Amino acid sequence: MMNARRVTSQDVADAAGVSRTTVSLVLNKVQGAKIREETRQRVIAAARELGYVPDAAARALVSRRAQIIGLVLTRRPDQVTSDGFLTQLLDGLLGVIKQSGLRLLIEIVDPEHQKEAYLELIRAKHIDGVILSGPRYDDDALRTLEEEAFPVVLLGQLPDTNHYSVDINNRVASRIAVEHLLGLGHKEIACITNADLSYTAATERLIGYQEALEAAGLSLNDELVGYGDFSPESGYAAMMELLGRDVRFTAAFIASDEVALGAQAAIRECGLRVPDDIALVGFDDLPLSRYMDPPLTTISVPAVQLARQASTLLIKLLKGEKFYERHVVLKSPLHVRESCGAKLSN
Amino acid sequence: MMNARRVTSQDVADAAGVSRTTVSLVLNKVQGAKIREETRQRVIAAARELGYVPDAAARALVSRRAQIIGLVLTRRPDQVTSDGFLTQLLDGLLGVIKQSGLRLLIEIVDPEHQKEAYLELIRAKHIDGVILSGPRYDDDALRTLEEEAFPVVLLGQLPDTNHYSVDINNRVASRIAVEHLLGLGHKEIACITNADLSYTAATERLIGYQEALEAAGLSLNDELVGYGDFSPESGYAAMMELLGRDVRFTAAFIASDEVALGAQAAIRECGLRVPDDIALVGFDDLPLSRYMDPPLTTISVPAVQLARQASTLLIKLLKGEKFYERHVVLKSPLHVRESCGAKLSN
DNA sequence: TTGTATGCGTTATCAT
DNA sequence: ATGATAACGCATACAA
Repeated sequence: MMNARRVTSQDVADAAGVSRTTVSLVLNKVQGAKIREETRQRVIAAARELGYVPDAAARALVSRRAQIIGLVLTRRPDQVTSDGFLTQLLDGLLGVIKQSGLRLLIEIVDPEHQKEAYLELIRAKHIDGVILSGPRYDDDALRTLEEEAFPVVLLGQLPDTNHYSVDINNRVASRIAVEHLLGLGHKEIACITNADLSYTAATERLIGYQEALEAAGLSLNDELVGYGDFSPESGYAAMMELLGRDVRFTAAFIASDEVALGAQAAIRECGLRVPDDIALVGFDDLPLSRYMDPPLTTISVPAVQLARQASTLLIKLLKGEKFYERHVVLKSPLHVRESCGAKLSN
Repeated sequence: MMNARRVTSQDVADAAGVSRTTVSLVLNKVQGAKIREETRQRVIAAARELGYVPDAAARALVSRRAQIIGLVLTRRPDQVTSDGFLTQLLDGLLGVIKQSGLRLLIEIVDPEHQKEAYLELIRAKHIDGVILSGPRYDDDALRTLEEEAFPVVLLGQLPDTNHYSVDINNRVASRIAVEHLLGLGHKEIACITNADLSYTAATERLIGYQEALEAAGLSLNDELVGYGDFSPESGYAAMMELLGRDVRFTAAFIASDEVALGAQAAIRECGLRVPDDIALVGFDDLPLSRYMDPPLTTISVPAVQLARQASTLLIKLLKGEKFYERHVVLKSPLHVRESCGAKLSN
């Protein structure tokens, strides 16, 4: 059976013997409208009978609402390939967005070439609001959106803007992670970033590392810093490079569990052991981290919660509710497992 | 600066001193239309000047194309939390979809309660086509869509339908995985599924396991079968249960690397070693699998490629191109690493 | 309580 | 080569 012509509200109106207005009033449950119960039922029955579903485009055109939320990711597609943080965000986002009858559109923008490309998505009114994960310092589109007061919630933070944000305190969390290693007696602590430093979170985490060292009277040694890029591969490569350098370290703070996974393998392949030879602290507390060997001590980022709160906030914004708590900060405690071992004896 | 009224094609027309028709003709690069070069330039300049972006809803309404592709996932949000396969799909999908000027909408439908809910998305013309990952036997919506000839590409397969599909041969791949273990001398081989058996891939993989056993003159022992549910946790729990049962096994085929990650940890926590006490073969070859300890031998599923081909195919379908190769099957070779050890001596 | 008329911003069909 | 004008399907102010 081929699908006949689309069924429109006119068809429903005809079938129920009323006007399109009445159909609209009934189906949208408009408050003020007084419809006789009997008519209401007839309309509903006709709509169900005909399998009527309002046309999204027509509705969007007239209501000026697409009923779609955009999740903007500023990276290359290949950088999401092994992103265990993203799937957690999707869990949280999809749950609440669906609950509200909205939908989620994923937009990925290459920060190298077209980092402001998502503005077009907004200009075209394709989406009603944006959740942006992993803001970068060089994102001028975000500043533009602030001027226009377009509904945006950041998963992360961007200095010098006043966007709504839901995040953890990356800097403090990193300090705590590194202080844990310091507390165990480590003096030579390497660091591998979670991403390149144009991402605000990457910079903040690196600063936290530095602050912890300085607070302990140590200073940052560039030779002990490696750079990750979201993936285990990047962690593997960075750790291999660190191990190949002429510097000694007994511990490493790796600002992403995904990256830590690769780093740990590199350590293993060099014939060294975690935590005996090198103690490890990660960041994110991904589902997989508890299953690493040894289980990874890491900063526990409540990713699903962050996503839930961000989307809940955005939805309120879309409804016109004003919020005065612009920056929500969730707790991110250290989750101690076995990758750090015991206190050093010497 | 607050945003003024949206700029419409009328504004551009006025600014360029032409009609809306001309603006549309120029901006959409309509082939047949003969526009004087001078006029063309003036229109383009005006559009750029005013920052004109066509309204998505208006365009969708008249063109009957939303320019959006839907990715349908039939599971609960919490089942995507640690799905390393999904991120690979996103990599492939986002890359080619963006290339074509389309967008990706993610729809998740709880198979328990509303497994046909995504039909509404289609009826509302919210999306132009569907990519469905992980079809289930009980998905009646898919059968309906087939009757309507709505553009659908399956990442996976659904028997008794003729939907376009891009997939691997799950059954044969599983046989190969298990035959690898048999070839190493293992006789008692456990199995943990990747998901519950309503997912066609899960059933196929289990059948492959069974076929391999039977071909080797062994028979399936229900006591040796556990059930996973996408996550490492489920693999951990399933393996713990198997180890607690009164059955012996020297190897296990785990039909998902994500699940295998948890299973491997369970083995370790029971004081056993991989591969010495239990050899392991996984399925998927996720980016993380190479970094497990020991690196996991697994079936290499070209997830990014599957996604690329599926979306490329769907886009062709949307353009009206007909394809006669309805079922694309990609290779999924066994990737041997260290989780199986050497041939058993006894 | 229900119907009529109008507008949303585009594209497409005709004229000119 | 360009411009009027009519859909597209819905929601809503206003009439009845």
